[in-house]
Amino acid sequence: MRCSQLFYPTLREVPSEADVISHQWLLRAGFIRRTTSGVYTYLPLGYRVIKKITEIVRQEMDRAGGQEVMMPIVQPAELWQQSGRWDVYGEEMFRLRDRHQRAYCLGPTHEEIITTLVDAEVHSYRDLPLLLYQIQNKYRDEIRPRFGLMRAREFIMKDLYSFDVDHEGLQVSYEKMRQAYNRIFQRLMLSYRMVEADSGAIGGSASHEFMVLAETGESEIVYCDRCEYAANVEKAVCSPVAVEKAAESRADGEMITIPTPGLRTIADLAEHMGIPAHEQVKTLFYSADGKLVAAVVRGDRELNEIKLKNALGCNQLFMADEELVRERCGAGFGSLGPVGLNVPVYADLEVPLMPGISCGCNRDDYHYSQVKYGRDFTATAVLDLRSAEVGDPCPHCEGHLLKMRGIEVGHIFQLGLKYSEAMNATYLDKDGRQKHFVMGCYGIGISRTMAAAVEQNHDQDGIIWPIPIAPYHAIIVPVNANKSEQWEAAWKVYKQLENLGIEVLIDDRDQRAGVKFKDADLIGIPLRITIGPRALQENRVELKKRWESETELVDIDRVALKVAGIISKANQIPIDLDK
RNA sequence: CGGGAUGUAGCGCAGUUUGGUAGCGCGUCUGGUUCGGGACCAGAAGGUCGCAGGUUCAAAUCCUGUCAUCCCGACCA
Repeated sequence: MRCSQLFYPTLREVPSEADVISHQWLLRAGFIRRTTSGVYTYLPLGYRVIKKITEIVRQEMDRAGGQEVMMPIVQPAELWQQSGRWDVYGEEMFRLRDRHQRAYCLGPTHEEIITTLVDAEVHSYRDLPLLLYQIQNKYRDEIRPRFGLMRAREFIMKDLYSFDVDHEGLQVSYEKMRQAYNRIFQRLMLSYRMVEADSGAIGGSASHEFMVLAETGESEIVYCDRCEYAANVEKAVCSPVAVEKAAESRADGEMITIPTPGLRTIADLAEHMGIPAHEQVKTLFYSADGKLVAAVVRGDRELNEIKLKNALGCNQLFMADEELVRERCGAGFGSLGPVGLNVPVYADLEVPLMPGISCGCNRDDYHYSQVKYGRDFTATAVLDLRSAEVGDPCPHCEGHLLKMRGIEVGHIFQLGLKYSEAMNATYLDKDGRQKHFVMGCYGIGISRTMAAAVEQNHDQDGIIWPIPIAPYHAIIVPVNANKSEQWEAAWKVYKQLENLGIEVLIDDRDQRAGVKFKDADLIGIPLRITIGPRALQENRVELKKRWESETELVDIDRVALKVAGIISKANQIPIDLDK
């Protein structure tokens, strides 16, 4: 492809709409343009990357036994009413009506459609397992779309659904997908980590997320410094850590009341009363489906709302209104504690291990000290409620946890019977009995993966595409295309590369060399072949890898084969990646 | 949805306080000189100042409404 013919409007300045790295570079390099908030057009370069990612995903889904289908974006309300999600999904669903006032939505996901389809067409255990997938646009009306492609309202997703006869079958399908996902992210040449995840609203038991590692990631993950354990912070299991014995004066004896005028926060009490945060507790009030509950964690810990929500089994969980709390408990935020409360109390595992607790009195400006769990108060339940922190013991070995950030690009779930029961989707087993399908679902955000790849692979000059997903493998830059010997040499190499099946650009624009180099760096083409006058006299050209700073002089007749070698090595399909 | 901000040429911005013929840089077009990391000279095109009302002799500027976009938060695939 000649650069003069290629539609890639690059920008010299960062558009004001973007402030995350991937968004800025994708806009500047002419890969995408915004159409409206959270909705993007893919320009030729951007769409080529999308197609590269899509093709790798497709190959691995097929290899794992998946069959590709294409389901509708427009979905009737009835199906969602059947599954019960029409009302649960809420504002995030794009809804519309047709001319007859019938209700529809734009598909945010496809469990309802696929389950209905499979129920109608699959009747026997002989037809199972069945793995069906598609790659298409999804629609979610995010409260706040942001970060360009990272959190869009219209985005491209691969979603596969597995149907099995029983739970053992599901394990097999799940394992196939886990392996396929590992192969995919390795083939994409992204640095990633598979982590244990919360299965969230979709429900079901086991769940793993695939995180592309990047400082700018929205998700926080913990991993063990000794073993393979890694988990989303939302999910990470926290072993209780006992506090070393508290100061003598606060550990023993009866509970006492101390005046604490104006002291409202853990930090206030630590500073003015000399009570360290780990000898205090935080008592947080939540409204869980309208019911007031209290959650108690050690003063130096963070409450994990996801764990609390899962423990309560509620749909809606948010911080309670202060006025309501005052009415029920007799004090405002900052003076509350678990002693003598008339609301259910959920305590973290660490709370009973504390030798002496300081907490609010449920009376403004007073706190208790020397409180003991079991003597002065008890909880409705004691469970793991806090968020994991650096240095926590690993739940699986003697190691300790570390943290890093990642971008969630894939998520696999074991759904079990959730949808097959809701939609009453059944098959006949060997004994002629009707049974519900056991399902799994497996997603990869294709467009988000493109953004994540940029987030992970860029420098101050632009994008550095991993070879397997680069829009073009190589770019040929004649330093001065008006000099016929340079142009002829460039064209010769161009043709050689094309004949080897390399996707190659040739910068035939009437621009100065600096402009061509800047643009080549900006759009992130992995290999650049520069045809310059000095080297050309010795029948040599320069080969530069985008991810390295030095250039290499290569014989002009050898450069095509050399480039082909680098590319085929990067595109090698892994034989065995069972990780 | 709460809080904050911004809409002026393709992109980045100034001008708004104090109303008086719409500006700068980059990009684009023409001609010329250049040609190894975003060249230079000369000329040119391009904006009903987000939209709708209002005040005024006069509105980018003041007032009211509205739409859009972005950031923080809450929410969440």
